[in-house]
Amino acid sequence: MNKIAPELIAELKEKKEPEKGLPPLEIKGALVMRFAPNPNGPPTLGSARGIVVNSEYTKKYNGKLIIRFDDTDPATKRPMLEAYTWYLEDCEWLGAKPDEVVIASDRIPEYYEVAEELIRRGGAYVCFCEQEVFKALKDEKKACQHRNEKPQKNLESWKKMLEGEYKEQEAVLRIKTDIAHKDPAIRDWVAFRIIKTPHPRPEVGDKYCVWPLLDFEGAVEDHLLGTTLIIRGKDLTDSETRQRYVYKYMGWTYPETMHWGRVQIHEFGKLSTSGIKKAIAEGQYSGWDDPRLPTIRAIKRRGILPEALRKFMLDLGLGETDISLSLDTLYAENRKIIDPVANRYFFVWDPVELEVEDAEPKIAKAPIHPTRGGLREIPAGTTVYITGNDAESLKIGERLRLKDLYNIEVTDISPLKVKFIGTDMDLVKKEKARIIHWAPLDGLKVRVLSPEREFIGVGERGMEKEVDKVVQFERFGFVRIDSVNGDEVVAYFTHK
RNA sequence: GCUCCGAUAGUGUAGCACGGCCAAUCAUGUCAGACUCUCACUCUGACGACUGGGGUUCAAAUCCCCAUCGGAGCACCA
Repeated sequence: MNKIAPELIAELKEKKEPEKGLPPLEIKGALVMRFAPNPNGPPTLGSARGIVVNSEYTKKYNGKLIIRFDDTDPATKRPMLEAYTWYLEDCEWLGAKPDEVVIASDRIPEYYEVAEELIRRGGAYVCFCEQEVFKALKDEKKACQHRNEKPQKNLESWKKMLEGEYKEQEAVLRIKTDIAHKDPAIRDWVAFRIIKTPHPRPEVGDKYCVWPLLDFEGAVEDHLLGTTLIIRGKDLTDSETRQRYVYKYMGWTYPETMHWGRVQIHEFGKLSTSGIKKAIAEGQYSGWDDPRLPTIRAIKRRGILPEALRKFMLDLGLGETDISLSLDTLYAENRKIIDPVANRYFFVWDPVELEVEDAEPKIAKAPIHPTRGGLREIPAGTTVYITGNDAESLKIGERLRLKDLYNIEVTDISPLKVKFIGTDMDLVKKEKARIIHWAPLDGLKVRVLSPEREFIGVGERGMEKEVDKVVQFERFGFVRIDSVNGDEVVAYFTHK
């Protein structure tokens, strides 16, 4: 078929492809998209969705991808200096290298300019109300006394704000919307507030004491960057209505928008960046790449490949429903990529020594990979290690095979005694005997870190050459060899 | 309380804009079997869903209304 009509096969494939993944876009002009995280921690699986979806669309439609750091809160969600780099690294790892990098805290003067223009046009005013007072008025659809101040007066107050004459909480700049808007979330929102905590970036430091809030910063940036399509979480749906007021005052065109629902992952539950930060400081996690964490760094360290993560994220599509998923699907994607290339090794956890009566030392020859061919050699003495749970399951009289080595029969269980009974595969073929794996006495010390527990045991030699590669420990699962120190190997569990 | 949004198998998703071809797609999962010197991979088969109720229509997963459930916003967080 392939030979006779290759174009038919190509056609078949093409027809099936659009079914999956992201919905097609109707693009009018050039496509400019941005991914806008707050670098107050490293990117997580949640961020990955944003990174992947934005990059996929810009790739597909030949658009431009921008990463914009929305780091305009030096206090409550204080940015983390390392995280800026981590985001760039992880984006690149995910195959989403941005065409442009923008840092909001570098562009404060431009936001000030827009603010000033808005005040002049009567679209913004400085409000001195206490929070509770304003909220009470707002809930009643009533304007406060500052709302009708003349632009000139507002400009003066604004200048004073910038010069640091007011304390935190004393004044804010509000965008004038519709104080009687049926949705209370829209009524005269805050665009700038006073924060006297210096920004963590040394380039910025204490240069500014008036900081924009996300809705304002994002509104201005999306215009300055020429963003044509915004995809963001549905928690930000109201942002659009709010931001449109700014666009209307300034005469700008608002980008197209799309939203997706909240993603929750069973295995991780509800972990917030700030919560993780605290737990790491307390020593509950070894760091941001602890295998129990939903960060991209952790996923990477565990041996999940970027291609698998991309596919996983793209297959979610763009629904507004909140979804709660399990990592099984991600693991299945990853396994498809890894299984054909991962070399096989023996690793025995919770090891138990097994002395084989009547056995002769032998060099076992086992395939490096079940289909790819090639053999590895494992020298076995008359005593080997087997895993604790295999040892416990043995019964007197049971005949079984040590994989790629020889057959044994259990003669006693306490203490455990076995004897050599030959090398013939017929035992397995005819008697359907079990096959268990083993490790040599002089093997490597291996530690496997998994989200559930830490496995300590012995592994065959050879795996020490696979640093940074994903291999399969037979009858255990896939792992990524993380580091080797002399005769000690540390591996991270990938998945079954 | 006010305002938005959503609802397809265990999970995720396609189909819904233009009703019929939907006894509903694909993936994952679970179970069974085949293959295999791994409990991996591969292959075969089975399981499993249109939230409920009304309405419109010859015909509704698809359109309308109500109910229920779920989520989000109403911050000087992002």
